[in-house]
Amino acid sequence: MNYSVSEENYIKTIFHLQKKEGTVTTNELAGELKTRPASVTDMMKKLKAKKLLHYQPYQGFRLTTDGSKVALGIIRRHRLWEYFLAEKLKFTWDEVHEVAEELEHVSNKKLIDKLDAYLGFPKKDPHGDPIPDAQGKIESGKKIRLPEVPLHTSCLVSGVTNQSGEILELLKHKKIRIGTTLEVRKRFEFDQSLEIRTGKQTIINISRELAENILISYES
Amino acid sequence: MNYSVSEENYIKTIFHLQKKEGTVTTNELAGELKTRPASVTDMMKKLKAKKLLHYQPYQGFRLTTDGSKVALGIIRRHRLWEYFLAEKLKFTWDEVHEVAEELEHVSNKKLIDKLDAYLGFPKKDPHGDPIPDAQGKIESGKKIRLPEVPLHTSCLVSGVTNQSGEILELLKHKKIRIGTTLEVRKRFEFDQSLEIRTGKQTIINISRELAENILISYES
DNA sequence: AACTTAATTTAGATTTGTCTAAATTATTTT
DNA sequence: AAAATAATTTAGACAAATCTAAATTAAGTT
Ligand SMILES: [Mn+2]
Ligand SMILES: [Mn+2]
Ligand SMILES: [Mn+2]
Ligand SMILES: [Mn+2]
Repeated sequence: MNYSVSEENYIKTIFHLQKKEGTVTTNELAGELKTRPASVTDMMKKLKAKKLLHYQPYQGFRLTTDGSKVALGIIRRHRLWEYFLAEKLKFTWDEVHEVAEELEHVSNKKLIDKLDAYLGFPKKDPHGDPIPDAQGKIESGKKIRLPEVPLHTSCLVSGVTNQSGEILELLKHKKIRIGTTLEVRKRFEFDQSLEIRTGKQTIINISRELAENILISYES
Repeated sequence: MNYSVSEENYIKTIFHLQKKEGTVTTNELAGELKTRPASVTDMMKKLKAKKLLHYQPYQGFRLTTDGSKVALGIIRRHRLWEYFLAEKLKFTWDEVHEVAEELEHVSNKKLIDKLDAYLGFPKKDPHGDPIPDAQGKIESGKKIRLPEVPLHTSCLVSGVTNQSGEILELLKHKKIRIGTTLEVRKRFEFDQSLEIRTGKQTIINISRELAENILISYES
């Protein structure tokens, strides 16, 4: 019922990785967590023994229903703390993740539920990712990536898929953040770069690499 | 420069224990931390190697100047979180300690200094204990215990020496908290119990055991 | 001062999480 | 399908933090 910091970091990372591919591999996870494949295999045996993981040697792995529930609890804590840090302590967008990475492991249910209430039950973290509620329910999302957005259609930045310091720095420089309204004006076939309008009349260029990491919703 | 949760719990506990006695013994520390004396000895060697502790076998131990600095950092984090939990999240007096016991180990300087600012640089935690500032400076206190207070003199409850659930429950029942104004009306020689006035005209009795754990200042 | 008891330390073991190097299995290329 | 390469697992080791049981040192008592 209570998991170590290590176990929690593995569980949460598997949850995120399996979203994209359905199943997660040893090397993928080792890369993400900056450990060695052998360490991953060791931990996978442990998580399987605790019935949090489906795993047969050489077959990759994914979380069981129980494992996903645990993951959603960790993600709820992480994102609530991120919201707190940004909203109340005035951390910037790109600083919150690192701190939340530690705070997420303080797992006192009453603490988290009271924090949630204090923050006014926020629906999204500062990166635009949905915050699971106390029951572990999470908003579906149905976001698309910027390259898929049709031309000349106003749309809303609702997240980024990659949250490295590098991309956040670039977005900050281009003044793009969650909630920014965009319109794609031109798509260049040569390099798949985009010309977009932000705000009233600012015209900027965005590389294919960057565009693929910007998530869009039409909610407004 | 960075210490494990275990090391931090040892360091903090030594700091509190050495305040009373000057020097701390193996069994004392084992009792307080709910570990075995052998484990204490192991850790003392480690802390000595890190120059946080004065320690010669069989001679007891106390923190070095460096060790005390580390302790004050932990205590600062602990008490700021206690203040946050009580003030912002509406935890009660007796619930905050347990949660702060975990939060104190998230040691990100920027987080703590921003939290401090957000809370308005509080001087005291919800138990009346002083909060060290960012430089590790802590208020001297110069508190006395209730039995030493002269008769018929209005004074102020500023803390408790024992913070067990039991004493907090008792104080809550007697409606005594930090900031309560008291006056000792009678002292009974037979059992050293006290008759005191709280607030305008409430007269209650307090046992010797309880009185010895109530700290008083005259600041108001 | 010798004996007894209490406190402390040491020796050796265990659990958790990690690693390197070697062995095994799966996948891709020829 | 064999050979080469890549991915994964196993074997064995290590550091951190803990424990039990035994040995040692200190303190208290006759
Ligand atoms: Mn994050
Ligand atoms: Mn984490
Ligand atoms: Mn603690
Ligand atoms: Mn306190």
